[in-house]
Amino acid sequence: MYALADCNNFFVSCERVFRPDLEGRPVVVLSGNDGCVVSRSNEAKALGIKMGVPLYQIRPLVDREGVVCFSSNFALYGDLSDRVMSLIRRQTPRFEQYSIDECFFSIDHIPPEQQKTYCEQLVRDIRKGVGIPISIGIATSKTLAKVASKYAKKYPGYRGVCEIRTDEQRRKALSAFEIGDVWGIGRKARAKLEKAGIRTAMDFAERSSTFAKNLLHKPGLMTWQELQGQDVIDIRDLPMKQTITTSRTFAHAITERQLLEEQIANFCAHCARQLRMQKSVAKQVYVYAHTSSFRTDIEQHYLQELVTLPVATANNQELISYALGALRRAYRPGAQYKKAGVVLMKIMPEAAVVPDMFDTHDRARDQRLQRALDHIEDRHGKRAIVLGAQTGTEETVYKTEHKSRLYTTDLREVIRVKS
DNA sequence: TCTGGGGTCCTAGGACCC
DNA sequence: TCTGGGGTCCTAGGACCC
Repeated sequence: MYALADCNNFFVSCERVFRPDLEGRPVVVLSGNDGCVVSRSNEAKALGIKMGVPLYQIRPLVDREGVVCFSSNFALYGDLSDRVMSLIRRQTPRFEQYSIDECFFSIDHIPPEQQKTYCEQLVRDIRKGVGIPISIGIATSKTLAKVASKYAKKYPGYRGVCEIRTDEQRRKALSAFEIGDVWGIGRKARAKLEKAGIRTAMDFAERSSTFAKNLLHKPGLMTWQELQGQDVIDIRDLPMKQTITTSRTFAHAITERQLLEEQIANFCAHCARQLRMQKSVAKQVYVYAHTSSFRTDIEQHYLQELVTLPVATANNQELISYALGALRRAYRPGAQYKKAGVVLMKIMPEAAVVPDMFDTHDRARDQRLQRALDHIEDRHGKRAIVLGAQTGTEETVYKTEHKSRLYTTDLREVIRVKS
């Protein structure tokens, strides 16, 4: 049996850990630049606030109902996620983190008749120990476990845990479950299925496997099998990320090349830091920037440039110099760049680097310098030391008006919270 | 005026090989 | 006029996830 633990309204719940006065009130967390709603409390959902809606579109409702808004605070969410995950991880022989707020874990070491009570205790422990409410779904496949967790979340009577164990339970659960809410069925697949007269997960499960395969190909067939209770989807905990991205939408469009260069340098440094943290190197750097796709009154422009390095590296100076070279080649004067990003690709373990016979770099020296820079940043905080190319400050290009404090990751705040 | 960010997997089609 | 067949590898784009 699989268990799926899912944190309820995760980002909002994180904010509430340090603001218990917000229990029972409508709360939302916003995306970058305070643009869209990305997490909602149950009260906010009850007001009809939809996932992903731009804040400006619901401004009157927010003001009238006193909805509390937070800018996203990923340092906080990441830290609380680690606490939840480590509490679960230590209880189970098999554990796979799926996202910042979800994990699958095995409960086969618990006798079947005790599995539900066991998970109920886990829900209470995490609420008490970390302050985050979670829901757990139990079933023989990951997709069914996801279905079960949705029921656990929706109906308080389950006390946070729902299991799909018998075929009768499976049929009942799937019959009341909209097809578009099934894990793996997105917008396109949903439209196709509805056209074929399928409305619920059970409607889909009752069709043949050939039907699923023909209409939705391999991923659709796997979802179909999972709905029968077969365990076919493998969530691999990849040892390394295959691509690393940093991208931002700016509060106001950037036209000045210098400003854009500073941002690209920062994105690149951020990616490279993650690259080094997983002890890997990248052979390709992809740089892009584009105008706002929502603007119909200006000419759209999409800048993109892919650079392949002679030798894979994780060195900031080197990666940034290639990224800026790419940007300079593709930059168009006068374009109003609203969003930009850097992607590191062709990632491999640092031990697998193939040296270039004609390489003139003193790589050992570069690496010592990079280590020293990382060390300074670890000790003295983010941006304590940066390259000259990274001089741009975040305040000038982003908007975060509602950011909560770094309750758990900034030492001064930790002391403040504890006192 | 204002509209997020970071990933993975699959597939079709092209290039290339014999 | 009529122009093979089978394989691999790579890439771009689509779909999906949270």
